[in-house]
Amino acid sequence: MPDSLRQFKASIFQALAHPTRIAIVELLRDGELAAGAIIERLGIEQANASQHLSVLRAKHIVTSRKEGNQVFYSVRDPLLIEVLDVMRRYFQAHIEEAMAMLKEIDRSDKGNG
Amino acid sequence: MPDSLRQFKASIFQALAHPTRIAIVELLRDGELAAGAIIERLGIEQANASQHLSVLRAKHIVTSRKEGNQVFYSVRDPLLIEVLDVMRRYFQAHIEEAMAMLKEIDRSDKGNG
DNA sequence: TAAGTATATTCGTTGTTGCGAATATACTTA
DNA sequence: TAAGTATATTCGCAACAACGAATATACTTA
Repeated sequence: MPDSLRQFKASIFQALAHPTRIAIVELLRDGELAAGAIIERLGIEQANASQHLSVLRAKHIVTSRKEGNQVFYSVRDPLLIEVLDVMRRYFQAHIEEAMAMLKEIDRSDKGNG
Repeated sequence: MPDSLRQFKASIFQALAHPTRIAIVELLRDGELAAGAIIERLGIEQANASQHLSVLRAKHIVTSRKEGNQVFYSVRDPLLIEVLDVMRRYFQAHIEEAMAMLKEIDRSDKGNG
């Protein structure tokens, strides 16, 4: 496999490698939503949401459609939803470890805080 | 979906978000390999390989088995191979854009170098 | 035990990412 | 045109990731 393809895959994973961006993709799973709705549902800063959307747009993971004042986002290709679904199965298969890992993450959060 | 699950998914994507680590997982696709063999096939620094393997181990993406002097690595769960396969289909479906993105990556590499 | 081989870890540097605050842009309605 | 609403971009900073050089650990063989 050419390195360029690996680079491409890596860049997509990179784009998905953030809880907020995963949350966005999953919010959009059942159809488009305006940026404002995403912000409201996730309860995050406007600028922050916009930055994450910008990352997803740059990788063509989402597409946007402007309507008047608003910008509606949707997931471009259901294959990515499929990726997330496989990940969910992965999670379920290893739920115990996952729990342990999460505890670990949590602990180091507190440790540094 | 709880945020903890998203955090877990994100951490797995993060671990896969590097061309070298993708290369390692794909090398291991057909069975285990010693660290030395991975290094040789990828032509990278020993320390660098070891660091990447360490990331994959930490997320339980690979398991290792010590035999004498050597450490053999293998992919723990074929579901992750499946994820990479879906990504390949994704790549094929959007090959033109992917090419454009790769050119972009290449251009900015040169621009900064 | 000493030298050799395979692998892992630590260290310092450099580049990247994520955040909120501030600001900019684009559209709408008065 | 001015004020208002929705979204995007820029900036400065703190945290993190990646690299190679150096070093450490673990095993093997002489």
